[in-house]
Amino acid sequence: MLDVAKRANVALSTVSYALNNTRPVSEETRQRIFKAMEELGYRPHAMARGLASKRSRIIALLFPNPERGLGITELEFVTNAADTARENGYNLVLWPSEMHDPEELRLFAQQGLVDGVIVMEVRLNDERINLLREIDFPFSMIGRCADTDGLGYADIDFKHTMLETVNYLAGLGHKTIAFLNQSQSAFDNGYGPVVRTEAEFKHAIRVAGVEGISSFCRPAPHTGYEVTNKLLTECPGLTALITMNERAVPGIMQAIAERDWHVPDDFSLVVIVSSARMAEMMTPALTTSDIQVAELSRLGVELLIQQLEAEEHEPLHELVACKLVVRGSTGPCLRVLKESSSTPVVAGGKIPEA
Amino acid sequence: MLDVAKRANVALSTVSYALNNTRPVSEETRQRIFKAMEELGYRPHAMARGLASKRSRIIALLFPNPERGLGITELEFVTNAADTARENGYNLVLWPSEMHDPEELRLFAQQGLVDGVIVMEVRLNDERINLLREIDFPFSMIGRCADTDGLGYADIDFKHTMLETVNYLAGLGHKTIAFLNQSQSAFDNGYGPVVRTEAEFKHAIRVAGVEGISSFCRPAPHTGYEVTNKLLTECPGLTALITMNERAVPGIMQAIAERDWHVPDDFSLVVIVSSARMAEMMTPALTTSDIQVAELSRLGVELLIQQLEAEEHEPLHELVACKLVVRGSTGPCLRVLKESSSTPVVAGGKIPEA
DNA sequence: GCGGATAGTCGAAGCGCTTCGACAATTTCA
DNA sequence: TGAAATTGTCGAAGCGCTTCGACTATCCGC
Repeated sequence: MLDVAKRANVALSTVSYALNNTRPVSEETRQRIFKAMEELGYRPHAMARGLASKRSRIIALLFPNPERGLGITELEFVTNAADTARENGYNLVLWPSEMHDPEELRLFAQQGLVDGVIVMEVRLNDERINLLREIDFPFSMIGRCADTDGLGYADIDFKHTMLETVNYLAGLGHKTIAFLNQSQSAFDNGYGPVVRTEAEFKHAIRVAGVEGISSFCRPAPHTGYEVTNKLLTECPGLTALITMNERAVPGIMQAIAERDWHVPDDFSLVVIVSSARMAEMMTPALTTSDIQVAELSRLGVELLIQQLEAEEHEPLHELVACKLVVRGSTGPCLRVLKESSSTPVVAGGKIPEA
Repeated sequence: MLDVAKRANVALSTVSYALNNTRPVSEETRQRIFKAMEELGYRPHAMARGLASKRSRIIALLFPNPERGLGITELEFVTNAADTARENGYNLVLWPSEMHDPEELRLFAQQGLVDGVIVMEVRLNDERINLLREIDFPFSMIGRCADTDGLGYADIDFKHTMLETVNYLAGLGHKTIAFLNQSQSAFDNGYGPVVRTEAEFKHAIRVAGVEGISSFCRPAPHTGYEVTNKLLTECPGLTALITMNERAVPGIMQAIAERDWHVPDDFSLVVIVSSARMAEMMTPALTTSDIQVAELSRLGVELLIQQLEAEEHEPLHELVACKLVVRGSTGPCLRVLKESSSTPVVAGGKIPEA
């Protein structure tokens, strides 16, 4: 840097000012400086910069443990976060699951390596959040805790997602709809998506004026199979099922197939908080409500950076609804229509009084 | 740090020595120093350390673009890499796809932020590798380029993976086996897995003494469907198919189902370089040869760190075979056995001469 | 009992930047 | 027309560590 300064006939500090726009530099001088940098192949040293300015321009992503995790499993999420960070001149480091122990987290936060952290898979009462608040360390959340007062977060709009899905099915003529959530234990642990979808499902069926039944289910094909069978037995009028449990889907499909029902003519299935990747794995391709992974990760990063750069920050939050993509696993239930004494089918799936 | 030194009645430098074990410190003094650190809640500052020591203890993962990517799509890979890095006292930063442009890469490498980089999705002739070699920047690879001389890498053992799979199918009695690879363009671009599996398939069928046919296929259900139909038409004796193309699988299954064939009794399918997650999405659960994601990422990180820490490094490399997990999509082909005039089935699937 | 290792410690000089206060030169406004 | 504000630049003081050379005290072998 000194070499650059000499070559451009300016002081060391002027080079710094030109580089960071932190004090006015005449256009002429600036040109000379950049020319010198170019010629010398000069690259500012990130660590030195960080040490002097007390801002590393590194942010951390506090990562869910994929075994324990229930939510976003898409690699895309991480890639996108890194991209967004870079667009804003930041680097993204990954803080793995072991660091979710509050003491470890405190240790790393106080090392001064990162300017802020993005917390994923936030629970309603999350000790990591409590800690970060306590030591006043900048952070944003993907998901959100119960008390979001003064906090920045990006989360899925579960209300809208659920309403759209239930309304869509009701519009096809389904009168009884089941919701197959994730596990009971996730609910008990206050895992946001599980708690919120459970509530929003109940709300949505009320709004849509249909019957609804919901059930928890551990994330595995065989539990999906069992729970679906249980629901189908308990609730013979069931013609459509919504699930947020991707791993249970093969079991759900199997339970339906074993009744010699055909999807979508005899039974409709929609997977919410899912992805196109998942949808295309099944035949027929599933109607899904896709999590907007790119949007969420982008927002999570931007919210944090906003906080870091603004003086007085009004911490923002954003809700992003999943996007319903209709594919081959949903439609009017022909089976019920047939069973109810071959009355002609009318648009919208409504059956005229006999 | 000065406070710590004062409180422990030693010089600043002694604290540093105690902290890094870089010069001998008497046990007694060490105790005093650590006690003082504890009491003052002292945390060494990562940036200052990095600046002074010229080692940031940060490594970068040069990330594939998930849209363009053909290989590892598991989030687990990244998590594991971050875990391994942390276990060795390193932080892992993500360098997104935009940085794969060699000029960008050079820029970032020379910023001094990271000590080394792990390159994923390496092509046989990869300009990123060429650049890193040229500027003599430490790196390791997941996958490998053509000329691996003096380079550290961790890659899938395609030879073993393919041999094991083909032998397994041959052992079940299959006489004609198809291999459905990824796309032709990936092959033309010199993407390692595609090139290597193509060669190893040919080698493996020769070793196993069976007939083999292979075909490229773009990664989508409908192309899987088309290519499978083509193979089935061209090659009527086909009873088993190996694929490395996960996204084509639903199409493959559909083509089989449309012939009223049942998996595995009429046709066997195995997906190589895949995962349990994928396998469980289908009914029946697929026999897969699972990519050892955790192992690969661990090795990639360790290989790099070894290079960074050792003086004279004999760059190591490791090949990790995929692990064959037999599930419900493979078995002896009963259809062929029946068709060839009800001769009794003998163990191993061999049909005695009539 | 003496030369030479070795253990244990100290002070000071950086690492490559940012930033503060100062100052000259120029512009602005009453 | 002069005081005040603004623009553009400089020198120097750190940021919080590591590391080098030097120094003292102890220990070994012969």
